[in-house]
This record gives sequence, C-alpha cells and structure tokens, in this order.
Amino acid sequence: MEKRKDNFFNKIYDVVKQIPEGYVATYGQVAQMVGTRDARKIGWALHGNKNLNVPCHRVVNKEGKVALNFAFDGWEEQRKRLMDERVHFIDEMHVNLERHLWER
DNA sequence: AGAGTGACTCATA
DNA sequence: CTATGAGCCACTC
Repeated sequence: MEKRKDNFFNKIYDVVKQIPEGYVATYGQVAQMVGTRDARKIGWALHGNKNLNVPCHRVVNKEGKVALNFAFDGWEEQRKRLMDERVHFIDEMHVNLERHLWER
C-alpha cells in the first residue's frame, strides 16, 4: 500500500534530517527541495509526523517563527530544543534567521 | 466532483 | 504590528 503521502513524508524527512545542528530551515525551502512549492504540505507532513528521528524543531516559517501546534509538546518545547543548540531568538517566537538559516 | 482544512507564503491596505 | 484575499497541493468527507 504505497501512498503519495508516504512518498512525500519520506522526502521531507530526508531533507529535514540533513539540517545540521545550530541551523534552521524554512518550510518554503524544504518545499522546494522535495519538489513542490507548497510550504503547507511541509507543515502538514510534520504535523502528522511522530518520528523523533526528524529534527522538526529546526523547521520554522519564513519569519523564523515557531509553530504553535508543534507536534512534540508545543512551541515552547521547540524553542527549548533550539536554544539547546545555541540558536539565538530575537523574541519568544522568532529565531535569528540571519545567523542560523540553513542554506543547503 | 466539490467543499473544507492545513506547523505556509506573498501581496495589499 | 494586524487583517484579508489569493495561491498552493494533498488529504478527508
């Protein structure tokens, strides 16, 4: 039972896993890498994600803002994980993309 | 086939 | 900063 869903998830996970520590990527960036323009699907996929293998906390929106509905334990958990990797926040919800944006 | 939904992005005001 | 509308594409009903 192969669904496109699994195919997309696989690709997305593969890309996200490549994000090094201390760096973050945007949904749009990941979308381009998996061959789509729709950043929503990235969020959709990660929301359905239960894999702790995937560092979803390193994926943020284009402003560097974290997801309110973060799957693990809410945005506060995501922020904590990022700060644990030396990622700087400009406020409670935004990371410093100027310093930490992952450029493939 | 159509309508609703979504961890997004962009343009306008 | 907020709000609205459009674009986007796969999922679910």
